[in-house]
Amino acid sequence: MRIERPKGTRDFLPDEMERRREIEKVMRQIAESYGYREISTPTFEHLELFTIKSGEGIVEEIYAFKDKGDRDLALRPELTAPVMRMFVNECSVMPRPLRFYYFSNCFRYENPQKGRYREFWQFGVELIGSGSYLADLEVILLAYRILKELGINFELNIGHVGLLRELLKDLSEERVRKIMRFIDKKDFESLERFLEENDLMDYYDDIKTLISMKGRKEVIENAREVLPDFDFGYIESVAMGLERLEVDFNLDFSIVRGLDYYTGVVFEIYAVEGLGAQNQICGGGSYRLTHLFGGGDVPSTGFAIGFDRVAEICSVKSEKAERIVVACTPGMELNALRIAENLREKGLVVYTDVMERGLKKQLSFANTVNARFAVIVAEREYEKGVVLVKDMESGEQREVPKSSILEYFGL
RNA sequence: GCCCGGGUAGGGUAGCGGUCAUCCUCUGGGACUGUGGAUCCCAGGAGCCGGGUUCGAGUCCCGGUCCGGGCCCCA
Repeated sequence: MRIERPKGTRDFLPDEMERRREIEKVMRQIAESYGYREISTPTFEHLELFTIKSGEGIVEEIYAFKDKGDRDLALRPELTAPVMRMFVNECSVMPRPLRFYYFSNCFRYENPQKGRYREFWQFGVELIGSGSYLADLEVILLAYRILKELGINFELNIGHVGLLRELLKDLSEERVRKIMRFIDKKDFESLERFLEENDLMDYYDDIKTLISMKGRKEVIENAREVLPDFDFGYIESVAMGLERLEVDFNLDFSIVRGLDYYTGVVFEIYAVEGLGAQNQICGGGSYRLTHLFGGGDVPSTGFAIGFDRVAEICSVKSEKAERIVVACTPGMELNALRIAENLREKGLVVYTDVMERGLKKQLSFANTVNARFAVIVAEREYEKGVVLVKDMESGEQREVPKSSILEYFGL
């Protein structure tokens, strides 16, 4: 009986893994160049960690289960909450700011689509401890640099949830949340209906004005007219900083990121082509979560990149190491192995025959693995102290003394 | 949870009610036993699962499942 992969999961073959590792390497290197260091948290956590900020509703969308001790656990659906939990548990007295990055698989019980899987990978960073605009600037810049380096065609949109919160400050938290939800979904009909039903149409024009603003710094001036008392200094500083750093972006005050815990600048990055409906490849912003997990009120900023989506549209290709096949005639296997070992020690990728096949088949195999050279350890020549080195591209073959094989390969 | 389209060897395909199946690729072996990529030969391997219609089903119908796409959702 044949066992299939569970729905929404994937197998990665060597070619694809090489590509993914290559992309991962770029992300790591850039994050590290900004001083971020890798962390790792458990694959599963107490379910409560994820319901505490998002409500019981999300249990439907995550892999939740009871263990044999009757504990409620869940496979992590994201990393921000676990990282904050870790911070509160063991890093709260470390010198700030803290710069962490992670690359981990996450799990969500959702219907798979293009760029959406039940097991997927996120690469993200958290910059913990700063409430300055400089933190937002750094994090946005980092996300931007990574995607640029990977050659992705994308759009960066930046908003600030403070604006809408200021505009709606006299409404109940419940109503604010609902309105934000509609805005996040860009469901303006429902928004209008909701405002009408709740006798809140006074807000309609201002909301509409705010969320339809898109562009560079100048939209801040327009927003000021709607919210004369709001302090735009912060978002203005971020926008100016990004312009100075030559980061392309749009301000878009309709970005509210659905989540209640975002407090300031929020941003989303969309792929311009190649991903269909699931084209968001990165999301982030400033938030305050630590108090929910028993810590103090620590401002943080972070983002998460949808690794699989990026991998799907990213064109980097892996550089393959040069391969060598050491083939031999019958009886020469162990001599061939010793030669192979010497080459491997010097860092070459060396294949030897484990099928006890004839020389012909061994060379044929060298061909299928795309070997650059074949070293032929043949009995008659070996007795004379030489082996044969064949260039698999030109077909040229020459005798090389056993003792100088390494030199022959420039090692 | 919902809607649409799919599912034939490892990969890509043909047949679309009637001798359990086409071709390509692939894998293994071979064409004087010490030499690759060409050619040729041989071998291997398949109609997602379950039910129904029918004398007879990859081929029609229903359910499930998985894939793709779109909703919902997206912490």
